[in-house]
Amino acid sequence: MFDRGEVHYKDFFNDPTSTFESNIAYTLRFMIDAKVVGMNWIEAPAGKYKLIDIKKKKSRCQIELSIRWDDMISHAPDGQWSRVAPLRILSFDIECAGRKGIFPEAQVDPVIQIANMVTRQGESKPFIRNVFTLNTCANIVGSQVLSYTNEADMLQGWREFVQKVDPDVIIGYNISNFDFPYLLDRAKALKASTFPYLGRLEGVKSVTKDTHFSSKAFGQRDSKETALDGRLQIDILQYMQREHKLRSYTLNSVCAQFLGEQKEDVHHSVITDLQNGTAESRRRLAVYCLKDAYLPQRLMDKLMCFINYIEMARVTGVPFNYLLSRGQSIKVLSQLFRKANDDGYVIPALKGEGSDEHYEGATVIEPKKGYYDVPIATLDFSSLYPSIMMAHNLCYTTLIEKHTIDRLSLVKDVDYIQTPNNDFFVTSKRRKGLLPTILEDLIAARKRAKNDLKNETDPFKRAVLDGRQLALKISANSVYGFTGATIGKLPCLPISTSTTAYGRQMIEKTKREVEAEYSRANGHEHDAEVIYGDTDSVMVKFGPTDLPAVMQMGSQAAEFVTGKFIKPIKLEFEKVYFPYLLINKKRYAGLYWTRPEKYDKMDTKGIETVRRDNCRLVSTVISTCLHKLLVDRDVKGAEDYTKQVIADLLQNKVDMSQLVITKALAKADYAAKQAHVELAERMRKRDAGSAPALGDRVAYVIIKGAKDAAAYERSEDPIYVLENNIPIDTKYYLENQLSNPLMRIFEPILGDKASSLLSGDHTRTIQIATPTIGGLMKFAVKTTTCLGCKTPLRANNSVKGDKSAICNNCRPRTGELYQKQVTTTSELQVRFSRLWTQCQRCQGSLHQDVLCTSKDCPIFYMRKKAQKDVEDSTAILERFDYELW
DNA sequence: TAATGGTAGGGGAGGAAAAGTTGACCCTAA
DNA sequence: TATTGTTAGGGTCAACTATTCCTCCCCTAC
Repeated sequence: MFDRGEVHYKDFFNDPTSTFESNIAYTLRFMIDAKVVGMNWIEAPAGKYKLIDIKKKKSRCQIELSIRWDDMISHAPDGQWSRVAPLRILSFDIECAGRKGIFPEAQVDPVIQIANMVTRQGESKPFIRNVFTLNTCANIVGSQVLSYTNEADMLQGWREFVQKVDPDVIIGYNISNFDFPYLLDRAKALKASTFPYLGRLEGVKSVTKDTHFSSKAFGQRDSKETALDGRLQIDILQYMQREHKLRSYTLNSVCAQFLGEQKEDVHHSVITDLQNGTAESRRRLAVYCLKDAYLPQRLMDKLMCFINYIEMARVTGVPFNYLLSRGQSIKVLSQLFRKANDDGYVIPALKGEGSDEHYEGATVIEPKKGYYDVPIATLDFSSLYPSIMMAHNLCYTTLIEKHTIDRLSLVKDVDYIQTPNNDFFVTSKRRKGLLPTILEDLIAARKRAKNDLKNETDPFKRAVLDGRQLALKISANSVYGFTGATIGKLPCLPISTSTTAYGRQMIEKTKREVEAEYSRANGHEHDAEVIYGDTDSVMVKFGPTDLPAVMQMGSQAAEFVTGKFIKPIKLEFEKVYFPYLLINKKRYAGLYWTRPEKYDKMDTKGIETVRRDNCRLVSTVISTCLHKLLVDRDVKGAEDYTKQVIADLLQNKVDMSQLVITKALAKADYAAKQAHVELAERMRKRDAGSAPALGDRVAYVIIKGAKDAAAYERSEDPIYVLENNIPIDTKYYLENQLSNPLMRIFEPILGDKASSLLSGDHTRTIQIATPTIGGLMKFAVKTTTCLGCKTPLRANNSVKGDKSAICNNCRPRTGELYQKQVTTTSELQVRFSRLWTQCQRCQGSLHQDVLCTSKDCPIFYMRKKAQKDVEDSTAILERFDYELW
């Protein structure tokens, strides 16, 4: 009955009985009843509480008191109560000494360093920076070094540090799935039994639980959870995965993206060597570790993760930790419960089974594809679904059945309405629905927040307000999805299907009205044409070629059409695309103008530049071409650029980081064979610990292989390719990655001429050594050829067979060829040392070896390749040693 | 190793290659 | 075991299917 934090009154009854409000967790139930929302202020009024005697305290809190639940005052987070407390935030990172080629395992591999940064919320710099190290470590300016000779003592020392600092929030990168579980497992392996008490409750052990999260929107993910009573946790990795769509989620890549800087990425196998070195090499490691502890804090500050989540918790009313651990629907449910209880409703405990059937969604108007060199106005309904629900009073509480209408002899369009989906809802005259009220409140609150934002000058308060308006917008938009979630706590398909049905009608009507009003028949110079539209927007070609005229017509049309709909439905003129390249449904690009003087930006939707499942080369090429075509209006330039890129690609001049493709490992069991899935499996066999897990993005390149081998047989880990010098299948990148996207953007502009882009002289390439992996080639002996004439070198035509440099025929040219090789080699060496220095700068020292192996850094690939080139070139040079001069 | 009828062309079998079709999958638009 | 916002739609790849093309071989006419 009281299992898992929910009360199931159902157990009181023998028969299946429907109950109300019984399927809700204690925490949330309490918060709703006490009108407490996540992260708000609570006042214990003088005289209403009792301080707990210091000897009887159950927690490590400074103040412990008891109070009746209805004596405490919960302050709504407005005005002075919207401030954020100066909470202490601990950001930390650990390093482990793994074995070569194996990901660290807590049973075997020690924790060697733990770096910590402690910051007060609202301050810009940490007030504590320290690092716990196993074995000695040379001094680090600005940071305290705490060295231990025994690992268990170090862990114990860290635990005491945590209890002393007593952080309210603990953050880090991947701490949930790695650092916390590893520390706890390691302590167990070392039998450090006093270690796992990291929370604020006395005597409550911190344990790691395995959790699984799966939703259609976020995908599936296995993760771990270590509850620390009284301390919030934000794993910045999890935050990033939820809130930002990125190609890669490594700390390095995320920092490059948001902080504009790279960090050293030291491979876990190198860490052990540094640990086993000197106090100086351990200092090196500690500096690295400290940086990794600081970066999550900086990311959090820069992206305002904490503030935005605080506001989200306040707006939706859920506990803070739900935001990272639970889905979207709990937030809507929390708001619904609160509003329902205020208005005297109780909510039935339903259990949606979910169904395989999809209901009909929005209309996408068949696009009139092509390149438009005239301004195209865009009209959109603002918050379409919320405004439909408000306009037509769609709610759980207003839905009625036919027989009720008959029984009460209700009058259509006065007492009730019939939706295009043939559901019935009473009008707001009869009863105002809960959902419309919630939506109105959310939208009004957002308007207030935006207004306050305009008048606020304090940057900190501005951040809070901005976070709030964002949270309110997201909340309003998720109400519709909640009603349509058949596997949810309160599905109601009549609401969602009626909403989409109204939406479909509205976009059709908008198209009709605009085309009818702006026509020659109606005295206009041109017939307006709706060339595309999706869900809540129409793209209109009004006809005129000058921007201000089209903008004028756009805003007029928006006002005109708005007048034809019920309040608060509003069609807005937002922008003009000029020029506009319409490729397909959900795929277009154009210059985005909101004022006639200057375009705001280049906007691309759905095409390769905004997708994460192709390689960077494709997205940069397409984006550069679009820029040349739309902004510079330089078709020739775009063609030349494309040809140059193709030529570079085929000659292996394109850097490998540009060719890495990433795809999410979205599920555990795949029916079809796919490149990223097969590679993940192969990597798991090489080293299970470091292989991609469920939900991770797998990075791969396509390598050369047998002629008819499928792509999934030729996918490989970029690092592995680099280390083993495996040739890349550039032809695949041309034919399977570049060609179609290029054709799609060039064809509407060039017509049939477009195909010449892919077949000109620039595609002719020098044949580069064929692959050596697999097949018969594995057994073939690679022959060396003469540097002068490429003749295979054998004992009978040269001085020293395949160890020589040239054949006897080319002997007269020895000097010239040698000189050429010397030049090449030294050029390559210069290039390599430039890259090397660049990496040294990045790691912050010009006197130390470069350790970085960041898969996300283009310099890393270039450096590795340059290194290989130097080695190869030197090897060739050495062949001259055998030559007779 | 020795002995042998040649050429042209139709037609079918068998297999390879090219061309559609379908479904799984990923990701994005709204 | 409890939990998981929606549908529409483009595009890629693998796997399958039906079609076309090519080659080989047999046979016959001459």
